Amino acid sequence: MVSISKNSNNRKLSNLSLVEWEVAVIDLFLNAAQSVGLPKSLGQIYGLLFCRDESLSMGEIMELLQISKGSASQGLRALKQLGAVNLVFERNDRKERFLAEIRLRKLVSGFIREQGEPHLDKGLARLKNLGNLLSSEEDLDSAHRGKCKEKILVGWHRQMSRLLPLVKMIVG
Amino acid sequence: MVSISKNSNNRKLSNLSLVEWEVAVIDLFLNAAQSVGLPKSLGQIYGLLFCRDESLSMGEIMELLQISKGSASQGLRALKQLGAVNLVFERNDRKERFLAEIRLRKLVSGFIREQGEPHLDKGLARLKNLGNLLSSEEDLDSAHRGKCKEKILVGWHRQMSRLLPLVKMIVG
DNA sequence: CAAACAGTTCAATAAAACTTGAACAATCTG
DNA sequence: CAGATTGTTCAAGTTTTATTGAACTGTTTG
Repeated sequence: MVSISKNSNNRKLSNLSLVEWEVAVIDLFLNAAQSVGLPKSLGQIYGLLFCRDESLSMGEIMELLQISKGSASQGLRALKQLGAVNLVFERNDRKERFLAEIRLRKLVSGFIREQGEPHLDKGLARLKNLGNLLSSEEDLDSAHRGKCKEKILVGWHRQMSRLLPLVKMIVG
Repeated sequence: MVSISKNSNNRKLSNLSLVEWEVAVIDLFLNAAQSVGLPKSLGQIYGLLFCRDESLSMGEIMELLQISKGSASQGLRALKQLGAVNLVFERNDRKERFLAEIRLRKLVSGFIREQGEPHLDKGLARLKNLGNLLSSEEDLDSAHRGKCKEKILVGWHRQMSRLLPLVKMIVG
């Protein structure tokens, strides 16, 4: 049952529609998300929260963006992991509400932590595996060539590993 | 007609198969390509060239990786645009041959040029559009909120624009 | 406790991205 | 010039990825 009295905390049951510029901002974030390899819905949700000064619940997000429960739930989870949203709890309200984290430093470091570092770790694992393969390579020429290439890859890996913390500093 | 005599320039018609460590390196690049949002085949092709000291033709690449003509052609074109391969021409041979560019600086700056900068440009265009929308927003509160958000976005855009050249420097 | 509510999960579906291969254009070769 | 060679293009097919919505768990409330 949807009752007025239930709308407890006097929240303006307000902006359940988007204005033109908000649509543009949401679309901007949708595209930005895709640019960096994140799902569209994640960008949309963040974009919506970015537009608003008041926190939104999952239900409001679904309504405003016309997306499914599943997308909203998963998108919000990913945004939490990235540290791109902050949770707001209100007394007498079971729902969790969300606010966009707008400090670029936080956004970038979350992205690096969740996307950059795992890839670097995976790369390191693969390099170790490569080392094993090379130590059991029979053909001496091939083994030598392989070791040269391995050195290059290790060097690249080191440079990339150093780059990420630097990016955090620069943006922060 | 495939003739031996046609194999003009005495090239060892050699390594038309992959050794174990090469497979591992190719797979490593396949994954790396996906990590940064590039097609798999592009990573495979680069990985193969990275392994080899001698240049390869498109035909050899297709044969070694078991990929189609279309993939090879498109992948090589993308690699050229990224500056990730160097072309080698040999006299008495119509085919173009390819060598991997292994200077990280070149690879990174090509990637930034082809992937990073276009996205920033697109973002700037969208920001301009947002500015227009805001100047015709009727609701004063909404307009004010929009302008605050716009300022934030413009700041982010500036920071990101400054970051890319810095990354080039750091890696170079 | 029954009903309403908040939120998660996941199999099925839809959408996006990649790959293929046949048709094509251009160049070389005898 | 006819046929072989090299490479491009793009519509159709395949694979991958994202989204949906129904079923589920756990709370709260009257």
